[in-house]
Amino acid sequence: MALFNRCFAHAQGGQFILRIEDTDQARSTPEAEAKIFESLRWLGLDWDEGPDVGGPKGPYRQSERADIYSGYAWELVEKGHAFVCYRTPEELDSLREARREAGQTTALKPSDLLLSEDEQAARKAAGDPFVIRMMVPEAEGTCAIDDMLRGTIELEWGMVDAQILLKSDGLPTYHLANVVDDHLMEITHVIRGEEWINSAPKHQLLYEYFGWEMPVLCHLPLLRNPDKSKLSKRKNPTSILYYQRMGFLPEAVVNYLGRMGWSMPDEAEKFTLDEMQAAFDITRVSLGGPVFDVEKLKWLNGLWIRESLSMDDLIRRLRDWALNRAMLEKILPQAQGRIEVLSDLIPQAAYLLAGELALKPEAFGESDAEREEAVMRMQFALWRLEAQQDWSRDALFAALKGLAEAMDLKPKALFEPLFVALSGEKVAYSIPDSMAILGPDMTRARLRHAIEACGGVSKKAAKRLEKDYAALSL
RNA sequence: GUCCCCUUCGUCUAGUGGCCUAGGACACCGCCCUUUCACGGCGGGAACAGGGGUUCGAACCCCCUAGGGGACGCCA
Repeated sequence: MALFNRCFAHAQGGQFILRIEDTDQARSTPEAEAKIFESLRWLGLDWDEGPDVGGPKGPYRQSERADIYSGYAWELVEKGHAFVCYRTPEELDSLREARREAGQTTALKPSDLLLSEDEQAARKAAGDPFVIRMMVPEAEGTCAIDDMLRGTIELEWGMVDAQILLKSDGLPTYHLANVVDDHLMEITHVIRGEEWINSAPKHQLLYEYFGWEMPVLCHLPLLRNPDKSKLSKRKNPTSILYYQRMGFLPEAVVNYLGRMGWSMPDEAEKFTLDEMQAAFDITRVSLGGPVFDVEKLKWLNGLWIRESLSMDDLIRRLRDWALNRAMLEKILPQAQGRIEVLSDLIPQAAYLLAGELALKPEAFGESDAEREEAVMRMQFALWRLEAQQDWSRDALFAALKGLAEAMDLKPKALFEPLFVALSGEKVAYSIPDSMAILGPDMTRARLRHAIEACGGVSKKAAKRLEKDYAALSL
């Protein structure tokens, strides 16, 4: 399943436990979780809570089981498989720098991090923050990892650093949480993205330290952008809900995703989830990273529309998508004061239901300098919006007004390019209202598209923009 | 930079030593159908990254090179 970067198979009774894991508090919000469940529901992937096998549930800090991880971390300290480290971030930087200059890897080993006994005691007495790190082999040699699809992979121990298991805030890192959770939930197969191959030795080591049975590992290729880099939201809409808003059928999306890195034994292009399940064989996964091709997705979606939907079905789909009373109730307050005849409505509001808009760079300004300025405003707005949880009209207005003030701009000046980005025209319904109707995924996608249409942001420019953005007092 | 993974048409893929003068799909081009467009039908161009082995025989096995990607965080 390419939706999430990891899923964990629980083989008992042929059932799967899909665990969506995020130990990082900043990102593990109820909203983010709700979005994932909404995506799953839309795709028609059923799930239930499953059996409680003792593993943790819910966001880590809220969980009454949150402290189990520190217990496991200290257990390793007692066994001599982990140690308490008082090193500061600054010290770590210079240690890495020193290793780099010496031509070594930047992987910090226990011996690099070791403080004198006096220093260790002094920092402890001072109540300095500390982390718990795992012990790792320092001698040369390799670690053999067995992968279901790739056979045995040999990784050098030299690349494996004394990984932090418990952060100074007391929360576990992914590495610890992953191993503990998998064990407690009796996970038998770990299926995750190939970006994890390099940390497999750490995980294997932890299983050994704890004396637990190691699950079977399987690393899948990563979905790519057209330029072959790892699929990113900057170059491709990655939110499932965007495809919903765009008017793709869930069957077609599931079908297409199923074709990424996998094929039916008879090479069928069109198939249902059930058909895929019946024929599924993980060894048919191909290892080259597939490029996500929206054109083919569209073709497949069209195929589903014309072959598998009756007229009644189509009407129902259209109604569920956007042609319904609820949508009219959102649009009409804007439209009523702006139309003279009823037929004005459709052309006026078309941008609220459209997919991708055809934009010309000239729409954002005559000169390069003007367009650059527009790109900056759109990029800042995009970043601000990516942090936005409350997607109501008023909250959006407040957020954008705050941004304009921080940028020392009149709201009107900030909104100017946004009108074009969202509607393709210089005039439209108000920006916050339009955004509220378009929804978060479509709004962000339109902004990204507009930035690209203006020539995009070079890597260098992005760095400068990021710095400027961080300097704003938001 | 170091380590790891990967490499069949532009893209998704079939292919697991002889069935391969490499098959299908998207996209593209042409023709047909058609009052237009789309759909549909027919046809076309288009690939085994390169070089060495192993073998009677290699897209498939081994080695080297190149290219792409990923990882090198108190993110996951």
